[in-house]
Amino acid sequence: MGRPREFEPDDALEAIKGAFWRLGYDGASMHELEAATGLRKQSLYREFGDKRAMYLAALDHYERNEITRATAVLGDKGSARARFSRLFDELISDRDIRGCFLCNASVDQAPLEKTVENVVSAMVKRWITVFENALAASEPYRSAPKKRERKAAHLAAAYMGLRILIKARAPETVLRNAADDALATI
Amino acid sequence: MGRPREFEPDDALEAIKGAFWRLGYDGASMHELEAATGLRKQSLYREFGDKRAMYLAALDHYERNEITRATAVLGDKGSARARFSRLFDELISDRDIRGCFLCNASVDQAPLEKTVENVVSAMVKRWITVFENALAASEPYRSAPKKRERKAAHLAAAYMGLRILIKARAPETVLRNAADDALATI
DNA sequence: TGAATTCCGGACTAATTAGTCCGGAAAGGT
DNA sequence: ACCTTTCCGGACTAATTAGTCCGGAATTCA
Repeated sequence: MGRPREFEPDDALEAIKGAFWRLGYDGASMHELEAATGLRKQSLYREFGDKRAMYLAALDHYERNEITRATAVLGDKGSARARFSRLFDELISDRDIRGCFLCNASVDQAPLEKTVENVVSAMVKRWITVFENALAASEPYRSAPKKRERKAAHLAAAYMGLRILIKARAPETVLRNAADDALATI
Repeated sequence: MGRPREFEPDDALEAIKGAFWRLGYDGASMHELEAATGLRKQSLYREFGDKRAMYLAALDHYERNEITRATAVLGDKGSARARFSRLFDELISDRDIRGCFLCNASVDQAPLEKTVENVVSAMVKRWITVFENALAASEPYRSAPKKRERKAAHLAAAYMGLRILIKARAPETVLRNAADDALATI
């Protein structure tokens, strides 16, 4: 009963995520979040709690989104190298200046908030697992767990580094070189 | 003439850099900077201008410091792989939770301040040049500029990624694996 | 001694911020 | 009709922030 909500919570969360992703926690004021969502702050507070809860919800939304996307790309047919190539190529052609929201959070809020620190740490571990699973679909990584772990860690570092380089506006040739040379080792 | 300054500007800058590095631009309030330096804000303002100037000075100080450190480590004798091994090993054994100040700045302030964005972008380019020069001291990279550029970009991405992983508290085995597998490709 | 500068401590401004509260209107269900 | 909830707009609080200013003491040089 009562008047029904007039917005889709997931749309709002998507918009909130966008604002935090682009501007960081402090950079995205409540005023900005209102503008991004098109909602009044009371609606936001009623829906999500306080600003910190919005940030954590945004982080969670990001992870779910990003992991399903990456899993899809990495799960296609083809050699391990071909599949990771698709992931890295997408990264470079998108050139998303917002960077990796997860990395941003580790810089932005993790040092100031224990909760965020733990969430970020757990997300990174899961992210590496996604890479391991993707490698495990092809030989020689399927039957060589040591090799698989090593390569997954290496690719994770390269991936994060690439996103930082993109954010720092490194020249495109640098991005291509970094991706190609890392991919060639798969 | 007049009463002489009672602090060493470089010591103050070092302390300021530490605060920004650890806490970010917004996280490090002027109050915090006073505590970190042991100076009153008037002394800080007189010496550096405003807070933004302090941040830029800190970034500059970081780059000079970091580049000379890295150049020293990478400039020692030995194969290219041995020299980069020292750099990466140092990284992992230090496990500096503050991460890479340059990367932090690209997340923290670059999206909000054009000046910082440009500074960060220029610094990253110089950083990659340092890696290229280090490679150029050994074969086959001395006589193969293409290979050199590729590997330098790759190592820069791996280096930045490693620092992110450290900041995100990835397990030590992940760090070791990422470093080892990247280094093995040199 | 006098001029110039720094240091200290605190008062002060002006702006921004997260978060709360209120009152009235609108939109449901019963 | 009645109750409940949401929406809107704006007022409001309380805290924090960067940055300025003042007054008095200290320290140098000329």
